[in-house]
Amino acid sequence: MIEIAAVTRTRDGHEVAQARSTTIKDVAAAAGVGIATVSRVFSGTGSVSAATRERVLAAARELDYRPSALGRGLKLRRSGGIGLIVPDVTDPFCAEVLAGVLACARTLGEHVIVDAAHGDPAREAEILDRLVEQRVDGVIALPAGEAADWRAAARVCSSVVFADRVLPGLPEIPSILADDAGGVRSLVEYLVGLGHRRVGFLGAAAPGGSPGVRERAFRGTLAQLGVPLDEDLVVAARPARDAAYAAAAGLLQRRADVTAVLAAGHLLGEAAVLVARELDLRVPADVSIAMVDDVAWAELCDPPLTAVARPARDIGYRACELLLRDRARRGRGGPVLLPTELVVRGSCAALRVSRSSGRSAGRPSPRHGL
Amino acid sequence: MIEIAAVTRTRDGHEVAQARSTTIKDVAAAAGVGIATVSRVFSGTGSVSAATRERVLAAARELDYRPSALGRGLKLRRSGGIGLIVPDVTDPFCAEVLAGVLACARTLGEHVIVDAAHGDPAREAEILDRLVEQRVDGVIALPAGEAADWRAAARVCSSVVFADRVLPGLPEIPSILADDAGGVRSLVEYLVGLGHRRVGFLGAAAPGGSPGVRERAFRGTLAQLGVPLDEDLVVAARPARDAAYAAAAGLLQRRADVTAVLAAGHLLGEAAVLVARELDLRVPADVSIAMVDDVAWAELCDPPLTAVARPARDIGYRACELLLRDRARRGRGGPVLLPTELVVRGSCAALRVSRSSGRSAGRPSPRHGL
DNA sequence: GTGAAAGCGCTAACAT
DNA sequence: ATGTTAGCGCTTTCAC
Repeated sequence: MIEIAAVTRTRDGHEVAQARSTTIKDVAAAAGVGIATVSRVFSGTGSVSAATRERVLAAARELDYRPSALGRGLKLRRSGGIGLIVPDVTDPFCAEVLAGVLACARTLGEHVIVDAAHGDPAREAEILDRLVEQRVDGVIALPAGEAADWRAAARVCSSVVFADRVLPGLPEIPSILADDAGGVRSLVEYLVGLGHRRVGFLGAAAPGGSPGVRERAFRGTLAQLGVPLDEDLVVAARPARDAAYAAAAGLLQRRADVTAVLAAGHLLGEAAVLVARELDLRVPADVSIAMVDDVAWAELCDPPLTAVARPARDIGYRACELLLRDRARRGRGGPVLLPTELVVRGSCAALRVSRSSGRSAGRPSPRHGL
Repeated sequence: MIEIAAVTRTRDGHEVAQARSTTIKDVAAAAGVGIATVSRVFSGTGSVSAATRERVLAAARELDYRPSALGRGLKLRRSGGIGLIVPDVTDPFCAEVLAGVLACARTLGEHVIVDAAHGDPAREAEILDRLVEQRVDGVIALPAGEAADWRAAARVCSSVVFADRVLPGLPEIPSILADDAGGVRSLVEYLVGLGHRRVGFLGAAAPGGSPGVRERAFRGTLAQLGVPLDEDLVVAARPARDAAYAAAAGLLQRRADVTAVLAAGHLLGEAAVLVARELDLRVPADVSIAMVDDVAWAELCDPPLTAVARPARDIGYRACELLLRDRARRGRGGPVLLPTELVVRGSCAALRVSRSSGRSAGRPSPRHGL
């Protein structure tokens, strides 16, 4: 039942009925009990006789009563929800993390406030601020920048868990990560095993400008395998489509002698595929391409792309679990590393000593035609 | 400043410091003013002298004060957030809608609670319930089912706007839709214009089993163009990868004579591409493929897929706008239709009378080899 | 087992 | 311009 508390007339002469939603008080009155009893029934605390419980439930149903999370939250000083900050919800990896968080939050009865920072530290801080105002029970983030903000946040209010990536200088914040180094290593080993020696690396430019785990793993594995590395085979791009494309084009045009490209992310992989097509390079006959992140289109590509699958959904799920369930265990033993998996498809071929299309192993011949 | 209110020892002997966060009261005391003044400073209501405002702000900064949305929400009887219910956050279309909603909500200072119903009406109702408990200012949904739940929700609490799709029998709920009928029509006209006469239709099975806008548009346009339609060229699949694949395989194997496939969604398009590859059908030489929804991989495909782009982000943005900004204008004039755009790429070819690979125009020859 | 009462942190009259 | 006060809807002692 809806009770009309007031009918106000707005400026444009439109009538608006303001329905006061039924409260615990109404239910108590209707059931002939005290409000405490109603509270006990709905919050599951304390004990109520089966008879009264039934009466209360009936009254509540009759009045269409919904307990207000606002009232409860104020009393309990927590909202019953968590916050998730990602760079971009339309990124398939982020979306998968979100799905994992949602799945876990659901089992724990929490809701999830999501927002996208788009790599902007200021925006990220803003979102974080708002989440604190909302008194979320915790926040999960794929952080973009500004360790200071996060340090403050972790101190002042709720708990924080990083997912997929960490910020330098914040070891006290627990994190769930994919074993990116392992993933890149397996990719490099695979390519080198196929005979490739001049492998281009398309990496993401870290905010700080430091190499990043993936690049370090690339260099490290190559060194370990005794493959010398030309410095200009390593390229870093901002995490945006245009930048990725530019980086891929630059690499493949400048170094016509690369026989394989390792893209350290799906955006970079996409760029590599597009550029190769534009330059009329056959994959894998002319260049082999492999990437980190086994997104949906990897299989739709022609040829399907070899990739390292990172457990995005698990990352989200476990981050949420860590945040809400294992509060005690948190922070012990450093970041949690989840394994990756090499998915071999058709985009990488064994290197033959001499190949067609003029891409001989000798000196680089600059390419044109983009 | 953080004040330690209590130090409790948990069962596992772990000490936990409970910091009582600073409230409006603390700030008032520190600034030597009444709490109402502090409230006025932070809520922007009423008037405060510049001097006191400064004092308050300074005190707040000193104490690291964050206004509690819980307290404010209780008083205002609204949370300052909205809910978004999608079938699946990892679906690129849904993700894009979400991005649009986030963008708009941000400009209006609202946060967004997201959840995925996975096409399950019961789950959807559950989520809706929770959102009502949270006292969200409104709900945007890509609804799955159960008109009754939605009718109740729209009545009892906050306002509802449907996005991308509607539920039969709920004309009173405003909606923002893509012009799917127009999109399908342009696709059919394009294919028929290329000379195709036996066009297969891969559609989504509607919950109710009714044809759906896309299928009706398909049939209608064909009829309008005077192209007869074999009933078994029209296939409906549940919105899941396996079902889509099965449907596509069934269609292409059963009807070796189809010269073009219109996939009414990106999942179905994906299935068509995969099945065509599995059956060794060259695209577009043997079959032309076109789909609704211009997702990212359409361009990465080889050949790139012709598709109808639907303005997912706009849909989200405008749904949010309609929900929060244009409350008054809402519901007038029925659903808002946003235009689609045909993006022609390389996956459809003009039909020649006789083609290679034994796919003659004559009687269907059952295919094998999946 | 149940009720009365005291807040949780905030805003909005209403006074001054 | 600013302080006082009364709740918003709920949980939780504390009596009974």
